[in-house]
Amino acid sequence: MDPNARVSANIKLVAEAAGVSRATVSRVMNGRATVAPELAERVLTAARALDYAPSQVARSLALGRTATIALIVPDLSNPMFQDVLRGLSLAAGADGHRLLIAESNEQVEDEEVLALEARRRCDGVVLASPRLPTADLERLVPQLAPLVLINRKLPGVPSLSVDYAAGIQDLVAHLLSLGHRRIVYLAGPPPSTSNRERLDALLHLSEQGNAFELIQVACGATFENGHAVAGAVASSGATAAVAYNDMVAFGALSGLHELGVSVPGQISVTGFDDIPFARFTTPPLTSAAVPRNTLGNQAWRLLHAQLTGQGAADATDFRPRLLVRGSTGRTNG
Amino acid sequence: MDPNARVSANIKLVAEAAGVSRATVSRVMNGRATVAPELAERVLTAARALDYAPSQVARSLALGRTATIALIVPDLSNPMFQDVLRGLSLAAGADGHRLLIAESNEQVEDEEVLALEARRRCDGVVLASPRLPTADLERLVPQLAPLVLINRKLPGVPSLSVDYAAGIQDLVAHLLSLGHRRIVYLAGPPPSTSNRERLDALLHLSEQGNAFELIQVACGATFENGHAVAGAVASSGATAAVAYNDMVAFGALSGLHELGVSVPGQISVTGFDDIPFARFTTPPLTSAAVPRNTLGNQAWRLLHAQLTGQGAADATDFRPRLLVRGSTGRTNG
DNA sequence: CTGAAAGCGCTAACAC
DNA sequence: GTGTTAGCGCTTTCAG
Repeated sequence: MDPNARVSANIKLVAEAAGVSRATVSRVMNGRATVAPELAERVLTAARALDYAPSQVARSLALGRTATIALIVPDLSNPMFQDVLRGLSLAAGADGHRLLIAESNEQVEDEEVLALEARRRCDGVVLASPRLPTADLERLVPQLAPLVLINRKLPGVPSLSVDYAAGIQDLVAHLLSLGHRRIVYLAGPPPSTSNRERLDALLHLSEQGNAFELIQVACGATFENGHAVAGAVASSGATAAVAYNDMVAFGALSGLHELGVSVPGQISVTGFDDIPFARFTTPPLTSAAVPRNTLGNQAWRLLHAQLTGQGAADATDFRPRLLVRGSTGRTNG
Repeated sequence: MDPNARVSANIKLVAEAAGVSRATVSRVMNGRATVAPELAERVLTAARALDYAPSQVARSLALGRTATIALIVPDLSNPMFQDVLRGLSLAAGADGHRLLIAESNEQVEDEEVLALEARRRCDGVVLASPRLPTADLERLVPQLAPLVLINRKLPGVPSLSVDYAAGIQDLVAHLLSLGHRRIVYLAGPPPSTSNRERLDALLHLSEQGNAFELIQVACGATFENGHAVAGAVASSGATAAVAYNDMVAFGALSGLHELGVSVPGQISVTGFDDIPFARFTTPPLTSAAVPRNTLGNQAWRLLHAQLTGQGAADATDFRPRLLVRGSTGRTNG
């Protein structure tokens, strides 16, 4: 009993068993029609008997392609990336491609290595919300290509982005239509680009139109962060709160509830992202829905196009969809 | 401008540029100390100049291992699998292994092909809650090994399972201690094994101890399902409801709230799974926490052991942890 | 229609 | 220490 007995049969073994050449086995296994039925039958029988299945690694080396792509995300516990992953997985899978996944766990310094490492074992990469500085990212492009970016734009690289500014604009327009003129922003993590974009949009809107006064409260990205600033929100004098994201909004909702502040009676609250739970809170949360599955799906389209030699390096923006629910109402202020 | 210009340099090119043999380049790239500093320097310089990085595919073929493992799940949108994925990804990543992921999208007939396909490009497989019939699964074991099963047991295969019965037992014990003697079960999807296990545990407990009366209400697995049966729950005469899972419990909570039934004042409600939101509902949900990250983490330990030749085919059961929160209280009935 | 042989890029004995 | 050489398992011209 040799412990090193073949893990699995290889093409040579099958060829010998079937009394044909390896080339013929290869042809049969790949469904080439140019093999005599009798031979094909013999090969298939031998393959079955030996539990033979071609090594995809050897195949990849010979063909120069792996039929595998990689997705690099900062954080797998973030619903945004979970849905991108799912959309990408389904779309690529439907086209016969496998998916390699790497999580940087928000460690910027690991992102580059992970991406390069992954790229070397597959045919292309999708980089979701990379935290890498632009200079580093640009330097990496040639080594990562074919590449698709999500929530990041770079000249010459196909990308898919969420137009956060447009989402904020819709939320603010909604609040203004309800009579709100004093709005407090529960800010996300300062280093985050998406916080930057939301804040810039708010600043722009308030300065430009002079239609409302903007108050900022440093907050964060979690339920706890939102919960912690409920007091500040209540005493801010604002009649509406725009939260960095849904989680923060939930925390605020919960905190306000505990303080006896009624939503939307005394203050309206909006989230951002429309995570699965937004529909189920009391009151249900008004939010801006990011088309997460679509992002994954389209990322595959863009990557697939490059893999088949139809590169089109355009940048697409997805406008979030405003979802008005029970957490916003007319101000009585 | 040859469009087929080398995608990236290979070892031969670097060897020539550095004026050494390919073996030396290989040694340097793998950090073997047995190379003269001067040569190593030349190699590294050449590699840098050519943007050289070893092909992992060729390396895998030569070494006979890929440093990659695969995870097969039925549904990536299920929090259970998301967390298993995350735990596995982090643990395997920390040990320098990549993760290939495949989703069967609940199509039993695809599971086998996906698993086999994945296995051929990596060193081992984790199969999470496979829906495959046992006979098929047993047949596949030799071809998938090294293999780890999650929520499924098979002789000779290392596996990790959640002891749902124990979780139910803890929840019931908790309710009994609060004085509840009439409990309604909001049943999950009938074909689901995990519903079967929970129901069996409940039946066993109620028949065995005679400590409480069990009422069954057909429900489902979603928020909407739970919401829809709130009326039936309220009129059942039960003082406590055990929901199939947290989502159903949330729906019930919401429906009861709308009906003006106070929780836990008039009726106590328990969930199962402790999904991230369970802490954040009003009232927070009493539930049984499934150690999802641990499952992923331990799956890697088990797989890693096999990869390094220390196979131990034991089956571990994880007892869910009872989390008492605000949705359960002493009965006034 | 089938087989022989070269090669994908890398590693690992084995000599020098 | 370093180079030579023979694979790893598969695909693919190119003859026949």
